[in-house]
Amino acid sequence: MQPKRNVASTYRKGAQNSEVRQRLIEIARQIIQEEGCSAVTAGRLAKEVGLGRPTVHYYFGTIEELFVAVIRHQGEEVRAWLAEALKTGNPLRVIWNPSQELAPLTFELIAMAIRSDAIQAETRRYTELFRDMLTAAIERYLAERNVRSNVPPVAIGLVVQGLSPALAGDSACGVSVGHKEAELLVQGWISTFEQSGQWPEGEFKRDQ
Amino acid sequence: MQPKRNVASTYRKGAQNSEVRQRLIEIARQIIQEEGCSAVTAGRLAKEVGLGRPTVHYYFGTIEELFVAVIRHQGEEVRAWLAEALKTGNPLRVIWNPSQELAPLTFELIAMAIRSDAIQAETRRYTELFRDMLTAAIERYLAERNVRSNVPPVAIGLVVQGLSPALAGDSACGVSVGHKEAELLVQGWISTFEQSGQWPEGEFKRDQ
DNA sequence: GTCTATACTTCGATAGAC
DNA sequence: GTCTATCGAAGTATAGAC
Repeated sequence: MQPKRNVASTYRKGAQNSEVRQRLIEIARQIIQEEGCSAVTAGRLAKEVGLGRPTVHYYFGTIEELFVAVIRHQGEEVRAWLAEALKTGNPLRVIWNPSQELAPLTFELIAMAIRSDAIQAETRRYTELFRDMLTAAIERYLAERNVRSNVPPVAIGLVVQGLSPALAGDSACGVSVGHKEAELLVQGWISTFEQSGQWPEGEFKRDQ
Repeated sequence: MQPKRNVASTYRKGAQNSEVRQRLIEIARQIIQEEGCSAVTAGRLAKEVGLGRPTVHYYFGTIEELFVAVIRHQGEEVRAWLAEALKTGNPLRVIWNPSQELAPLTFELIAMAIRSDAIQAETRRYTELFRDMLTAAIERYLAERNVRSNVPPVAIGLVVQGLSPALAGDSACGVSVGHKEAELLVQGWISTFEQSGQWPEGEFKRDQ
């Protein structure tokens, strides 16, 4: 599928703040989400934006650079949303969102990040940033209530932050066995956490 | 990246039990694991196996069919291993394996399963099978000890089965923040489960 | 900043000989 | 069961005109 993978040309490059550049990034993200990253090609993007194929290379050099730009774009968007969402209330309710809406994009990016150093570096930056933001929010939440958690906040955050996409990916693959039960379980943990600041206390409600 | 996607030819097809067919499946799995599914092309496979490119199409028709065959192959291998591993001891210890060894293959397959109906159908079959096997093993484990769990076994299994690849994917992307803490947390749950059959009781050991 | 033109490679898939 | 030959199309990327 890789016809020829030349080294990035440093011949010339479009401005970072170009409007076309921004549009290309947005379109690329949408294609990744809806059709997967292998559908992101210079030709497709050019057609979508109504310009010539070489224009894409003019702005990004290689397709991989475009992917990095997409991750940065997406990352900054999530960062802004997260910073706002974590300001008040229980941070775990903010993170716990096993909807499959963003699962396609998420899993495509992870798969790419596992293979490409450049993409991994960018993904990693944001993953660590979001984890730190969440951990700090949990610590703040506990401090405001004068509670010392029995479990390190980072572990609490990671469990919720990890289970959320796990269930979402499952759903996106058409699997739903045990989801209702698992969601009730996590909901129970979160409720308990809200009441006592402890984790987990398993206030799990059987039958609905 | 998709030159032309013809419908599967029904012209002729190689035998299911052919040796070449098996080798192609093995090689394809390895390429997916090491370089991702976009590196799986008829040309690459043919070179690897020392035959002509059309041979691949002779056996599988389309590349997608090859992917389905890879999933079936991998699925049967895991099924056999799992059936053996779940025979004795704590099933959760069998499932809990946040090593990043198989993360590349796992995430590639999930990403593909989200988009392709044929691949999704095959992936789903095995995902549900493994979940059922695990649930049954947990129920058996509890029954042998005459314990009734406070949480449905399927929820316990799903949490452990979900967190395992979540952490593995994280590691494969170079992220390790909070992993030690989260792993200790899960280990604590599993230990508690072994002692009381209840879940979770959070016997979490702080500081190593 | 964007285009045309072009070079070169690879792809998936089929037909039909051997 | 495997091959050669071939079709048609798409891919990345560059050079240089405008």
